[in-house]
Order: sequence, then structure tokens, then C-alpha cells
Amino acid sequence: MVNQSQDALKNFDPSFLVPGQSIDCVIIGYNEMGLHILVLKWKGMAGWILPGGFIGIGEDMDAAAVRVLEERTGLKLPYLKQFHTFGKVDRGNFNAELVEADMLPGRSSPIIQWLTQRFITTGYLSLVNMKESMPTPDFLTERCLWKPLNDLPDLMFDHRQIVQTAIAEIRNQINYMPVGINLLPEKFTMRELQSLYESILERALERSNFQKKILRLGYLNRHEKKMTGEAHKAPFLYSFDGDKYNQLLGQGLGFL
Amino acid sequence: MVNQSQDALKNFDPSFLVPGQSIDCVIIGYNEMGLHILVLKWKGMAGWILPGGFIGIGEDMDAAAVRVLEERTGLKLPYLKQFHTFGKVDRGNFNAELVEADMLPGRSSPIIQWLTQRFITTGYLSLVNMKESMPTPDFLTERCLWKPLNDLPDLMFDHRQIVQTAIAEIRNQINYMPVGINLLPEKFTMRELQSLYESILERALERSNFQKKILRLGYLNRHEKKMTGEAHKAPFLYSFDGDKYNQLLGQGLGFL
DNA sequence: ACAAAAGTGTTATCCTTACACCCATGT
DNA sequence: ACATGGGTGTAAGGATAACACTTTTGT
Repeated sequence: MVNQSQDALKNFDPSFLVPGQSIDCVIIGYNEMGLHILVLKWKGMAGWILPGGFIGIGEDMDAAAVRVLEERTGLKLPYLKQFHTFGKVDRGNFNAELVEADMLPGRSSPIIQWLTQRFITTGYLSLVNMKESMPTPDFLTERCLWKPLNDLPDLMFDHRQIVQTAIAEIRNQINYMPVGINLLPEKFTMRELQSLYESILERALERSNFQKKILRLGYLNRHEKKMTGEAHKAPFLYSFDGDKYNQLLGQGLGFL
Repeated sequence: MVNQSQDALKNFDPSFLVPGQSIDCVIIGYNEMGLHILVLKWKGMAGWILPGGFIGIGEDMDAAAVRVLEERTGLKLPYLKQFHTFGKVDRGNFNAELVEADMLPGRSSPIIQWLTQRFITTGYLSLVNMKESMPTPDFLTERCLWKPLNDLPDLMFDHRQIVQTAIAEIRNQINYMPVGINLLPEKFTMRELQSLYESILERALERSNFQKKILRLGYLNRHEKKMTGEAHKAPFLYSFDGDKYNQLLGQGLGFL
């Protein structure tokens, strides 16, 4: 593992990459504990970062984002959307921290030369099913895992701001983004769908009105009841009617 | 003029610019004929382009956009907002067209070297008062002027798509963008404000309901009547109450 | 029987929409 | 007086929000 990593570092060849331009992915998952973000921890460094990468010569920027996402999660064809490009000079460079951390071989190595240039980064947000994802570290990272949005560790550079911008985007665009169909399992209860919306909007919704509104939109299929063994009425399970869902998504699933 | 231009071309020094990254501005104005876009025509070339530029080493990307806008319009502190980054490999390169047009000195000149690299461009949209703007060509451009959005000339590269993306953004975000206060003159009639909204939304709005809705929001000051000399009731002139307007803008000027 | 949560119903209120009506202006 | 467009009023319909009521489940 260490050898493999060292080899990768020595063999790092930036000559096929677009210089100065990176992408960072805010990969969002959801479970009963709330929204989660996929983060990486760099070897030998204190802070965590978002999964990111660079753009190949001859590679579309969007394709690079798809590639990064697949490499880190194993998921293909995810929901992925560019949301903002961060172009400040002082985004918190690699320079000081990386070199001081003595994590990488020699100041003059190609990878140090590469990493310490100024980067303009484009943020992508992705909505994925946490349980189907397979978080996978790359050669520079020690760990790769889901962290709750409400209890994120310290992130390096401006990555905290990138996350906040992504969350603001999803909140503003909630009626035009396929949050339910991407973040929930195949079958779910109405309560689970409501909790998802409440997690994103960060406010309580009225239960009975939520139920009626969603059902009136008509993109849910009702299935058998879910017998939880608890002492109350069993809720129905629902699934999305993909066609109707996507059709309605285009004109907005009016909410507030 | 020619000498000055040739000097500028010879003296072009890209060593203080961020390579591979450009910005393009969709500068939007409005008059009684509808929405307009500021476009440039390159010397010796058929197509028009959007005002754009590059980012200085040590210059924030947003600052570069402010600089470009001021250089082309003379306007300081405009409304300016990043809306999308275009990262396809094939955005329509300079390569073929520019060299064939024989517009620039020699294939190996610094400026040709610079222009024919792959660029990822970030689009900014700006809302300005057409009558206060002073369209100003730069050393590479022959003309710089306002063209009606409904009758744009052919644009080079992917600039048509950039404009369309910008217009889609303003249409989607109309309730959260200061369109009225930036696109209209100091004083205006209710009909003029309505026509502006109709131009952006590309659909008719009901006159009396528009009036009541706007007035209910309470950010307009009513002034004297505008006597046009026409044979009907004279409309009031209005102006924006900047404080209330900006305050309401934050939470959206609910429309549809 | 009881508690708890799911599902449905009811009501008041607000916003939108469509259209009617009067008002001011110049011919 | 008349045509024209500005300004205001009104009534129907739809959406929302708050809360009441009924149903189902396991103890």
C-alpha cells in the first residue's frame, strides 16, 4: 500500500492535465440520521477535503466530474450538476500546509510543482444513494467516508464554503432537483420522504399537508404496508413513478 | 489606430495571465425595443463575440469580470453575477478560423500561441443601464455595440449558447435579481416595468394584476404624472425605494 | 382499552386570475 | 362626446396552513 502510493507519487505526470483548473465534488447522501457528505482525509494531514480531481487534456470538464465521482464511489451515471466556480486567488493554497506536513517527496517533485500552482475550481454537486456507494480512497488519501453534514470535520482550503454553497443551491432548487429519487431507497414511507425534505429545508413541515400535496402530484406508486412491529398504524411503502417524476420535475414540483 | 493595434499585438505578454481560463460577460441592457446584449466584432473576422478577457496572476476571477465590464462599458460597480462555467473541449477553438483569417501576425507570435490553447470559460451576466453605458472597443476589436437579443448576429464559438444560458438564468431567478433597478432609468411608468418583465419572461402579463402586485410589495415611490401628449389618462412615474427593494429581494419578489 | 402514528377531512385565509368599471387625457 | 389607455374593484377558483377526526397497530 505504501509502496504503491509512493510509486504513484513518483510517477505522477501532469503533462496530460489542464493546468490551474480543478473540480471538487460535493457528494450528498441521506439516511435516517440526515444528510451526509463524502469526504477524504489526506495522508499525514490534519484536515479533510472534498473528493476532487483534475481535467485531462482532451477531456470535457463535465466528464472529469463523472470520472471523479465514479472513482470515489463506484457509482456510474449519477445525478451530477455544476453549481459554482471558485476563483479567488487566496482559496487557501497547498503551499504552506502541504510542504510543512512533509507528506510529499521533495519540494521540486512534479506533484509538488503541480499542487502548489494557483487553482480555479469548479464545484459539482451529486445526489447518491449512500447504501449503494462504495467509498474508495485514492493513492493520496488515507480514508474516504461519509460524514454527517451537521457534524462535518474541519475541511481544508475553502471546502467548507464549497459545501455551504452546494447546500444553498440544493435548497433553492429543491423543486427542480430529483432529491427524492436519488437520495432515498427504492421503497420508502411518506415519513421518510418528509424527513428528507425537512433535512434539506431545515424546517418542519406539516405532516398531513405534506402527504396530500405529494400524493396530489401523482408520481408515487403505493405498495404494501410496512409492518414495523411498532404499536401504531403501519405506513404504506411508496416508490417513484420515474416517468411521471421526471416529467413533472421539468416544470417544478411546487413546494415551500 | 492601425499602428497602435499592431503595437498592442506585438507587445502582448501573457506571462501575467492565468493560462487556459477566460471569462465572458453577457451584458444585458433594455430599452423600449426590448432586451439587448453588448457584443464585439473582431477585426477581419465574420463573427461577433461576447466581451471577455483573461485573469491576471494574483487577480480574483470576479475582479477580472468587473475589470472587463468596466473596460467595455465604462460602468463601475455594476450588477454582476457568475452563472456557469463552460468546460467542453470543443467549444469552437480559435485555431482554424483565426489563422485562416490572417488577422494576426504569424503563427508563432505570443498572442496566437496564447489564443489557440484550450480555454475553459466562466460566464458572468451583468444588468446595466444602456443609456449610461459607453461601449468601448479594445485593441483587438473593430466595433462594440448593443444588439437586440431577438435579432442577434451570428456569434463565434459557443457564445450563442452562453447567451442562452444567461437568459435562462435571469428568467429562472427573476424574483431574486434586481432587474428593474438596474435595467430601467431612474423614473419609469408601470407599463415600462411590465414590458421589461414581459421581455424577460417572454409572455404577456395581465396589466391590472401586475400593477396591484407590484404596488402591494411596496418598494415603489410614486411621483408626478407623465404627460405624454397622448389622448388618454397620463400614467404616474415611479422610482424604486432602494432600501426596501434590496430588503425584499433577499426573500424573493414572488412572481410568476 | 389505550397510546401512538398513519391517513383523511374540514375550514379559514391568502393568492391568483379574469374581467368589469371608472378616471384622465387630447381630439 | 369619444377613443384610448391608466388605475382600481370584485368575484371565482385554487393553493396553503392549521387543526380535527378516523383508522390501524401492538401492548
